[in-house]
Amino acid sequence: MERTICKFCNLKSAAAQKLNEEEICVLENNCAEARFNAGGNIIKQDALSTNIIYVKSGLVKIHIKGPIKERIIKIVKAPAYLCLPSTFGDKINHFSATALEETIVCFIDVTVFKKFIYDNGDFAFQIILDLSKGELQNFHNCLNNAQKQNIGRIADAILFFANEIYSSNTFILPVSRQDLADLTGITRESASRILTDFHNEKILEINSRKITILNDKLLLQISEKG
Amino acid sequence: MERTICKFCNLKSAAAQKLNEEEICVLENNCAEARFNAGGNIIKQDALSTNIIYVKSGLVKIHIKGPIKERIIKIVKAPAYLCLPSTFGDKINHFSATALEETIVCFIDVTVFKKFIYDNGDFAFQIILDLSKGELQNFHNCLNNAQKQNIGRIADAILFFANEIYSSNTFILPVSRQDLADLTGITRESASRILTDFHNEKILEINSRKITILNDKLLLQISEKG
DNA sequence: CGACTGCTTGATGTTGCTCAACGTGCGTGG
DNA sequence: CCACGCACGTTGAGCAACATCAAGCAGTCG
Repeated sequence: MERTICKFCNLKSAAAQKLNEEEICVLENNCAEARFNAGGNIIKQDALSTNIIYVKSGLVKIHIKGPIKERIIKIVKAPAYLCLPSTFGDKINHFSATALEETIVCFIDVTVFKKFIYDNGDFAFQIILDLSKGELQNFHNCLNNAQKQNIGRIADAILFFANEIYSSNTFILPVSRQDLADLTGITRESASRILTDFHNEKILEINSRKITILNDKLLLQISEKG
Repeated sequence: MERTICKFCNLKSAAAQKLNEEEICVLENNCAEARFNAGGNIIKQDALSTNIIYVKSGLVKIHIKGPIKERIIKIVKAPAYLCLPSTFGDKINHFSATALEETIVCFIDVTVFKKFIYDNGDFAFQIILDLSKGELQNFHNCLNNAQKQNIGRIADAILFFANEIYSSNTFILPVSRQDLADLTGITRESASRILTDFHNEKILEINSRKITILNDKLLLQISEKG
């Protein structure tokens, strides 16, 4: 396992910041850093999960191969832990994770991680906070996807990228149309159609993957109305 | 706050079983038991959440009033903690909980609960396990609901009640058709239609809310095929 | 240059929602 | 006690939203 210098890492998670000097030292000895290019496969569904994964920088999609078709559960931006649930809930990964841009992750030994939870209450509580917030977000995702029609979901997704990921009204979409469809649970064709509709109605400016929001109020309205 | 006798409670959660004698004593002094009839409102969306809730016995539905219509997130069977995420992730309840049958719950003071997490690693780890498993289940719910068509979702729901809740091929549906629709994300009319279809095709025997599964293989097949 | 991938667009069929009507059981108030 | 409103359940008809199928286009790579 590659030796890293967690102690001086300035991209520590909220939880890791609660570790004391000795624990950080243990972490350093049980942690390996890896770099992925866009499209790189970080974890694979149905493989054994033996490590906790911490996304230090970059952008990752979490996706599941369902019985019918691929589904993107969510887009995760650094910093964040991946597959905590998978590791603790089950020994097998229930989903895949793929880098959408240049991404750096740390693989952390699960027994070490467990020991931190047992020994360091602050650390444990941060992890619980993290899981809790994640679950609340999942709830709302489910709600949105379940009740909105296609146009609202696409509007949602665009707003998500603009507000949560890039904090800008202009950005390069980090995913293909197919991915956008898998993320919103619609077909590639529908996604494409809705984007050109938005373009025609002067809500978006679209140049292949470059997107500029022209009418954010209307977009928000579409997202909310469903 | 009503004085209860947690020490001799034989319905303790996996986490609570990790508490030592002294902690149990603290728990007793910061915990109130309440009984709800079917239809009783345990927690209400948008109210302040000041307590952890532990479902000791009974059956509960977790539901959200969405922008468009009501949605049932999940059905929870005792024993289980409710709204851990709500309490830690935010101070306001993001959902309501309603009893579906006679249900007993314990309201536990959140600061006491937090203290257990800080002081008792075993306890914290059990809670993390719980949250993790919950999140995995949510993922699969999302998947199922997103990709299946109505008939598959209803089949799913029936199998869920038969396998997870009642462990029997014959049971009394604890929810109305409207609830069944809200649970699967379809309309009341569609739910009703599909049930009568199942009845006509001799997959189910239906007497108002009493359901008997006649052809479980076919039902499973419908559920899987979507 | 051909094969391939990602994207777009149009035509067609299906699913499931909406609306509307009607039956039933239950509780409330006159 | 009956009349009434109200929630729940069932059924049918029409329509809108989407998926599917099919074809074509641009860019890329071997």
